[in-house]
Amino acid sequence: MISANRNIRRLLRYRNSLCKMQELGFETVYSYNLGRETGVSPEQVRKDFSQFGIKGNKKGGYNINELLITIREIFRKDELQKVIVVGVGNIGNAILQYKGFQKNMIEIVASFDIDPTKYKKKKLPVPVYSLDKLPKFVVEHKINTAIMTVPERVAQDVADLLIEAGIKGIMNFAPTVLKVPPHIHIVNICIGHELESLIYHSLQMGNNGRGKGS
Amino acid sequence: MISANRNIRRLLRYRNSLCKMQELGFETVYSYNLGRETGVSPEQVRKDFSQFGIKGNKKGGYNINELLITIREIFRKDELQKVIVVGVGNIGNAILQYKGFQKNMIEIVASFDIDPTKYKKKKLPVPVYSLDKLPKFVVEHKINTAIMTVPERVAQDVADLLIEAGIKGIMNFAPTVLKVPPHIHIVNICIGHELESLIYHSLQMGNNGRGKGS
DNA sequence: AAATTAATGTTACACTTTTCACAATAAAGA
DNA sequence: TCTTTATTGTGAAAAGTGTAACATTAATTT
Ligand SMILES: NC(=O)c1ccc[n+]([C@@H]2O[C@H](COP(=O)([O-])OP(=O)(O)OC[C@H]3O[C@@H](n4cnc5c(N)ncnc54)[C@H](O)[C@@H]3O)[C@@H](O)[C@H]2O)c1
Ligand SMILES: NC(=O)c1ccc[n+]([C@@H]2O[C@H](COP(=O)([O-])OP(=O)(O)OC[C@H]3O[C@@H](n4cnc5c(N)ncnc54)[C@H](O)[C@@H]3O)[C@@H](O)[C@H]2O)c1
Repeated sequence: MISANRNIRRLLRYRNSLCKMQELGFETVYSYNLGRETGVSPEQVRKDFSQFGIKGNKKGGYNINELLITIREIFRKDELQKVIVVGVGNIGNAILQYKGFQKNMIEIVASFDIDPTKYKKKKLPVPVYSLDKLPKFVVEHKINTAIMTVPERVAQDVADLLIEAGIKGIMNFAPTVLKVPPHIHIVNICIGHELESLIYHSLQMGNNGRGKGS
Repeated sequence: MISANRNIRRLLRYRNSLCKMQELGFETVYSYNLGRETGVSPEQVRKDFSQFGIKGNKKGGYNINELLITIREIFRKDELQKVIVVGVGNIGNAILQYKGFQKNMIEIVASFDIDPTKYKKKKLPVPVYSLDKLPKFVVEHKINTAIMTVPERVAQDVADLLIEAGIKGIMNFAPTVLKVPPHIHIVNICIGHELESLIYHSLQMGNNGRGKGS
């Protein structure tokens, strides 16, 4: 069985590049092409493909179309994947407005907020419901995944609510480590921490533009 | 010298928890407290502190106040760190509205966009300038770091422009691997990929709630 | 048809990160 | 004061991840 975490992310990067290449009319790609485009070593590219059972041709490289089909199969892109957003504030809004998910068979089907003033928002592509509609909605629409963009203070409570409702995966934007049962998947998007980490590393090497070259 | 990447992220997580503990009136913390709160093993906590030269007391644990001071020193929080945002769309807007950065000595001082209709936005806490004001602004205000929230299509060009202007670190929200010189730091925030990865992992284990326990 | 070539596929190695085990030690208790 | 105890601090083992070397093979050339 496939180990799968870093490779999964890389696979998604490959897919992006492969789509662009396909749009440009290319039919095949070599591991070093794809590596260059995605910042990955050619060996790693081959190894990743090998791990997912993707075969290339000994001299002609990989067929882009086949690659894309296989990658889509790996990600179960045969069926639309439904997601909800909880917390329609700054980030929640931004995500609801974003059109890019559909391309990858992901659809945000509803959003939820505790603040009644949000329910009437007409500019949004999906309705905003009150929180107490959430459990029924999740069950009826068989939702597995939620994007959680609520204030830090309530993040754990909202997560508990989501899990109670049957959600299996949560994308959490609050800078909190959620305590959840082991079968629940969490992805933390910590914009603040990423930014601080970036600033730290930039400061580390000063302004003289001499990073560890190698 | 400190190696520093994973540890840096964990340090930021520790800081979050430590702040909360301090607000609650605690004065000391044990590695296993902090570990529990941040989802890190106690050994890892101790090792991280040890690596950054932080000492605890053989029975009494660590002093929270000292810890916080040291962590702030590591991140050079003596001076305000100035950041710009490029691309005032959905995400750019959300970030500009966010009040949480100041607490950690980060200030977004200006934003830039190619679309003139954005320049008059009055609801924003910082001005939106035209792109051609960027190079001068970056030099005059000694900006090192930029948050880049522009469409994928233009991401590489905008990154080139930023680097040309003297930016050393870029937080990139476009799902593209930027090609940059080795002394430039990039953090990619790939919301789409994170979401797909989350869905993948949730699907992998089916709906029966039996993750690899251990 | 044989040799060469240009790629893939894989095995072994190196590095990084985490976990484990336990030594060290300061505080608390006897 | 001596012993116990609870916790830190760290060196060694293990696991995970990426790199490098090379064996393999199908196409191309001679
Ligand atoms: N905006 C940013 O740039 C940014 C940066 C870093 C981190 N974050 C984090 O992302 C999260 C969201 O940030 P934001 O700026 O969008 O916040 P926001 O305050 O704009 O939005 C939060 C939304 O959640 C809703 N809400 C509050 N309590 C709720 C509950 N119990 N159930 C459901 N909805 C509830 C609010 O009504 C509001 O609409 C926060 O945790 C924040 O720390 C945001
Ligand atoms: N919104 C989301 O939830 C989301 C999710 C995943 C990825 N992303 C990525 O984040 C990025 C931003 O997304 P968004 O939804 O905010 O997009 P958006 O279209 O709302 O905003 C982009 C902004 O960039 C500006 N812009 C365009 N070209 C520019 C240039 N050359 N220089 C400066 N500014 C320029 C536009 O005028 C616009 O204001 C995109 O790359 C997108 O793929 C967004």
